[in-house]
Amino acid sequence: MSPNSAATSAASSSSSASTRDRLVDTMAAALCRRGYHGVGLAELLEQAGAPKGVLYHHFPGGKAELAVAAIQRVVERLATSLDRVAAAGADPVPMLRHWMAAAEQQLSRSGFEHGCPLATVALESTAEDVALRAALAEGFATLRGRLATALAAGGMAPPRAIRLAALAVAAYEGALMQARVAGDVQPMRDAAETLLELIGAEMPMPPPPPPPPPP
Amino acid sequence: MSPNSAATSAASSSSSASTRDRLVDTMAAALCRRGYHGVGLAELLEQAGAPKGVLYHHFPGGKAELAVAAIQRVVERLATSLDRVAAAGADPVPMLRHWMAAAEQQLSRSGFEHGCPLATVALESTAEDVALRAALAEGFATLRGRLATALAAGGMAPPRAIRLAALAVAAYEGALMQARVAGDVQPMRDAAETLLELIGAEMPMPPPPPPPPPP
DNA sequence: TTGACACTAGACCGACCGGTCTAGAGAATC
DNA sequence: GATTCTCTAGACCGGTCGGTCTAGTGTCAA
Repeated sequence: MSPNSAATSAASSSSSASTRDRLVDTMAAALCRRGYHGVGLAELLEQAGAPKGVLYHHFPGGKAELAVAAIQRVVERLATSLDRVAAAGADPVPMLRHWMAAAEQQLSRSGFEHGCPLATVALESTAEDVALRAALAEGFATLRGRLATALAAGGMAPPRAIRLAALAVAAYEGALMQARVAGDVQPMRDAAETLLELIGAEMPMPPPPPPPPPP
Repeated sequence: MSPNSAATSAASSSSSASTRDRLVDTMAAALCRRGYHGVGLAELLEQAGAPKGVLYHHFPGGKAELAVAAIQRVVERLATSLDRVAAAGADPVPMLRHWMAAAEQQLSRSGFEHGCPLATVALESTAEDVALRAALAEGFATLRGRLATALAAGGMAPPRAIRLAALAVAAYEGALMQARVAGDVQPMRDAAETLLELIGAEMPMPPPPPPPPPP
């Protein structure tokens, strides 16, 4: 009945979906803050208000399977939100600026705890975590792809858009990480503004130059 | 007597320094591949060929203190190597290119296991890991500083050099991360080349345009 | 020779980890 | 009402974790 969500494994029952969803959301939030190894199942289940049996009922693969589902959900949401903005015909540079600024805000508001869940898990994963890495690689590729599409829609040549998108995602992740450990948004702001400036200079039709300075 | 290394806590004895050094080096290597939580002390000590007592003799703070020492050593080495290149008067863009290419090679040669130890630990750390985060933040700042100095030595205006250095370090870390989980150097290559191109375009005196293509 | 000291060595510990197992609640089907 | 199935519930488990503790070894100085 509900139109969105539940893109995972068909909509079976209705009451169970909520518990399952809660687990996925709780895991996603936990990954942002503590990473894969940093989250204990006990803590996670307590936050989700669920006993252990439930986890292994919905995710026979255990913690790893739940983490994959959480990553997929995060990517899905991000892609949807980027699509929506792009469909509204927004210029890519302000869109990028908004994205970076939102991440920066989330970071500082959370006391420099809330980072990107993809990045956190990515650096903890080893080559043996096949499913995890596949989900992450696909997630990053999706992100780069959406950004490249937006840049191309803004008039940039597609091959160039692809490479600039790769730079943008890389800079985003790296900058967020540095700001987090430093407990200071400056490293992120420096990197983000420089990036946006460089991309803006390459757009065929730059929008009315800079946004009005804050009061 | 030996000119370099041992910047840590004065050179006390000679025989012990080797065990201590071995521990630090082993930890540094392990952090590159498995991250902080991913390394078990048992595995680490076995690789270093040392029993447990040794660790807590040299590092009363345990695993965390050893990790801090490892991070400091990595940063120290990297800074020294950047300084050496800079002192030789090398142009900053080729220098950056070499740095990126070396990381890329190390990554692919290791079967996409060997990443940046700073990044790995950074994303696993929480706000409670004060010493760890301080060491990381200082490490990243050192890196950005050295890069900014190199860019400024190449003729770039210092404020601009600082911001471009922030972008470069961020892109480096983010790109390396994506390449690692993807098991493919392409995301890194795209980001790195685009970055270098953009920086090169800003240098006042671009060196004889591109290096000769490989045979 | 002896004592002090720095370092090595590894047995041992409690806590916590992810994961399994059995029992039961509730709705749907016959 | 009995049966079956999905989902909830949490006690329980072995393994591993980082960390502590005591004993021993070598090398100095006195």
